[in-house]
Amino acid sequence: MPELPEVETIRLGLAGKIIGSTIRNINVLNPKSFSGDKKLLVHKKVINLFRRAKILGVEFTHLTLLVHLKMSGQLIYQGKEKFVGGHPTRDMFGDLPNKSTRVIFEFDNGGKLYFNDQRKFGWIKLVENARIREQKVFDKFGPEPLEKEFTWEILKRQLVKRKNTPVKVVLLDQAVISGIGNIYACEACFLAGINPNKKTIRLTDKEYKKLHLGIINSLKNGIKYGGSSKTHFVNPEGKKGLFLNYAFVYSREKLPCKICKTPINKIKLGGRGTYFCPACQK
DNA sequence: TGCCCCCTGCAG
DNA sequence: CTGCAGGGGGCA
Repeated sequence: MPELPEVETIRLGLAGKIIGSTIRNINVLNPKSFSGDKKLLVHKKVINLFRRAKILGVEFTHLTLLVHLKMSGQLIYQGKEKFVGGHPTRDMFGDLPNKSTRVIFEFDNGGKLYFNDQRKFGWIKLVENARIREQKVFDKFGPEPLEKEFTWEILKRQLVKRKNTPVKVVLLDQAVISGIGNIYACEACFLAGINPNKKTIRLTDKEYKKLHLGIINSLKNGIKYGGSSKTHFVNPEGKKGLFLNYAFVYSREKLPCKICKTPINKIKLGGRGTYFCPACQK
């Protein structure tokens, strides 16, 4: 799924649509996609949206919905308006609900939020706000890379915890750093000029500084272009993100490097497809 | 720290 | 048909 930039794209897109709206009903089409007592949310008003790692939080008074989209989750909002610019809304979204729709949130104002998830890996959990602290829901996550407290020294300190593991594999570990997934891990290594297979113990301080900037820049670009849509990802308006048009390596096997024209390599690291330029990344 | 697995569907 | 896909929990 959805990595940090995609979840952030959803948060930003959804905020103006559902903050202040009140839940009328929740229709759970796939029981495994939703846990908690949905009746507790009826007549509750959305007061805030936040993101931690790749989890989206929808806050109500005393209660929060935690949403993880995993590989194929989507959150698409349809307002009450049947027509936008003279065209039926289904032209924008495809017919909704569709065969991947797992949960439908209906609001008092007639708006509907569809949780689609083809592969059914995603989940929505209703938790009490007090329990988020008590149950330490977020404790396992490492630092947020777009917070200003995230320095290259912190990056180094975190990565070296797994010193004999390829740097790209460590970047995917949410306990080390939050929010980076397969696309942005590849892109960050490219921007830093680091071979993704290099062990973290072998990185110099200079390389850690470049990797620190590479992480921040790739994530910020992901947000700037509305996320990556290789297959499933769409924003709350049902539209695809454009980041992959600007990616240097991800999903570009055998295509020429945008910098040096060398064909991009694809290897497998930690079981995941990994793309890099063998000339630019040492 | 490395598999297997949870699922569905698409490309090769 | 096999392999692969923005994730990550559980298990040896």
